[in-house]
Amino acid sequence: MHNALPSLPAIRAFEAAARLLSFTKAGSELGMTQAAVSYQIKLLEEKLGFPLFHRNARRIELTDKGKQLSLKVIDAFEALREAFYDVRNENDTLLVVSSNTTFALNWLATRLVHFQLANPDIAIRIVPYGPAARPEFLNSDVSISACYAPPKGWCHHRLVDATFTPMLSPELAETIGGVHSAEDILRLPLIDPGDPWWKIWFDKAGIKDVDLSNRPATRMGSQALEANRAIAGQGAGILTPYFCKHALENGLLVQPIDILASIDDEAWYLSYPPANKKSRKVRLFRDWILTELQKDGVLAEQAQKYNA
Amino acid sequence: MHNALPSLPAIRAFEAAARLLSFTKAGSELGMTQAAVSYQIKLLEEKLGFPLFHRNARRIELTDKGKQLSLKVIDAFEALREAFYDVRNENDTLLVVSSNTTFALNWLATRLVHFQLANPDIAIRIVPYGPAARPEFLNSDVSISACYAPPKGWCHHRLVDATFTPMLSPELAETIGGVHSAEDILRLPLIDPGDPWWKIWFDKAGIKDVDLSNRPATRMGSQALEANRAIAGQGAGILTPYFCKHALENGLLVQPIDILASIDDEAWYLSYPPANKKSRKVRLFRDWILTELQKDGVLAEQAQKYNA
DNA sequence: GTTATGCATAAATCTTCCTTATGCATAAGG
DNA sequence: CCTTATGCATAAGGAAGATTTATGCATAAC
Repeated sequence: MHNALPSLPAIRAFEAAARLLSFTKAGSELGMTQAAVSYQIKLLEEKLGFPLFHRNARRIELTDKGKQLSLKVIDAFEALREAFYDVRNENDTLLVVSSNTTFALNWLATRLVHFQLANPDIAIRIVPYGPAARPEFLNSDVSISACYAPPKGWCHHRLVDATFTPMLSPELAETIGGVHSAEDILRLPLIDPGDPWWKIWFDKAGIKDVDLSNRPATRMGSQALEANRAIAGQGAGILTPYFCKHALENGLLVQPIDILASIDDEAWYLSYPPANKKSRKVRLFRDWILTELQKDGVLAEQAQKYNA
Repeated sequence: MHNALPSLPAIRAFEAAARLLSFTKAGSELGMTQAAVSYQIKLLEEKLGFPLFHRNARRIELTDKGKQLSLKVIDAFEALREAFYDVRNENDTLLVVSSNTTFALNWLATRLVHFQLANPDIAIRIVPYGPAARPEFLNSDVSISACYAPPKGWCHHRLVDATFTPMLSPELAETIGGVHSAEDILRLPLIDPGDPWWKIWFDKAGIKDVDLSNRPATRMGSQALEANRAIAGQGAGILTPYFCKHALENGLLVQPIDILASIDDEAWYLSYPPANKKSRKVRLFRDWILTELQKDGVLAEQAQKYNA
């Protein structure tokens, strides 16, 4: 079919020179010297096998073929510029954050407004996702994922360590005369007995090999739901205290036992593809979220360990 | 207005990869390795600040923004390819030869058909031009110019040395009982007394400071016209024997005196801009014309001295 | 005539792009 | 289920090519 294009730097130089009808101006537009433009155009002419410009004393003009070529080439470059302009612009003003549901509901929902006030030029779209989804397929600019490490090669910040402990409504605790030990928990319904966190927590609390009916794990993606059911008194949930802060402070939930469990490397992560490292909106969002968490004193120690 | 474009090799790699949905295939289309494509696209993504492809295990797919961008970029490149394809193709099959009138009428007219038979794929357009025109403004692929050196920097071949001597019709010579000496010429009308060649020839013939009425010089551009007037018996012309060969052989003209004059560097030149050096049609035409002149034994000694 | 402008050219440098070599993950095939 | 093949990522080294600097030249402007 069509042959390969000649050298692209040469085409670019030609485009600018044809448009401006001056090698000097073309050079300055392209951020290079007049000599470089002259050289590139000479190369292109030799490649094509015919001259593109007439060299007059103090001005150049296009040859017939140069004119013919320039019309289309200038159009094509205009289209390219427009394409990149569009995609860059749209990109600068819209930040798409994919976030696992728990974090979106318990954290972003209440604080995002502060980021938006501080950065009125950036519009935000939150894409919540459950535990099954994978960040790399969400077409988002940054992603907040739960528990597991972010995709290979992505820049990531560990945000909040995934600690967990049973939580329940004070009313439910009262039904058994208060919860005073880990054993007491077992006398109550568990909201998601299949959640592996239960086993780990009971283990740490000294109750080995606790027998829990083996329902499918739903994990942190649904922690928000779990919390609501706990508040409603449907049972004890295994939850992360930081994300129940509000309910704890208002007496909707209590944390009966002072034992926190965790799993190495399980945490909430903020992550983004390396390509987004230099993106303004991404940097702003990243820095904002890290600062907020630091203020709360919950920022994971390894937060700063990311590919920068 | 619009910002500068990102690196063009990167855009090219993206275009091919987006079209073929494969870095490997893109690399092979562009004549480079898969690694190079991967690298270029990574650069582009970092420059833009967002990813263009999702990297799946064994296939890639475009992100939303990648898709959006690729549609326009592919179009723009298609336009570029078409532009170059058109201008190259048109160019390969049409050879525009600008030639000064003398050479066009006396030489090309009769022999060009041989070139065309030998190269049926090349169409020829002859643009004759008078002494006032300058080859560099004729939009021709090659130029045949008379007398003066070709434009600076152009590749050139000296074809035929500009030798000259008086010529006239046998009938006109008879009117004064035959022309036997240079002085006899002065007894006849001169077709273009202003032509400086006359002075030079008379000088060489031993007649210094000949007095010729000072009419404007018309020079070789009109040698064809001059020859015709000489054949018609209107006077003696100062002409180049090689270009009157036919008339001499048929007795339409005679060269009465055996003195040939010339001026250093005055000759017919074939020339073309350096850009055309590698053009097939230009090389074919150049080689053909040099061969033909060599067969005739009139090829100037310095013919091979050109910028190659 | 003098100056200033704009393009051409050559040499040297330096950037950038590309290749080679390798690793890694996954899909395919036995 | 294990092996093989495919496709992309990455790092280091190298080669090609682009760019700058310095200069020349021609002509238009003053």
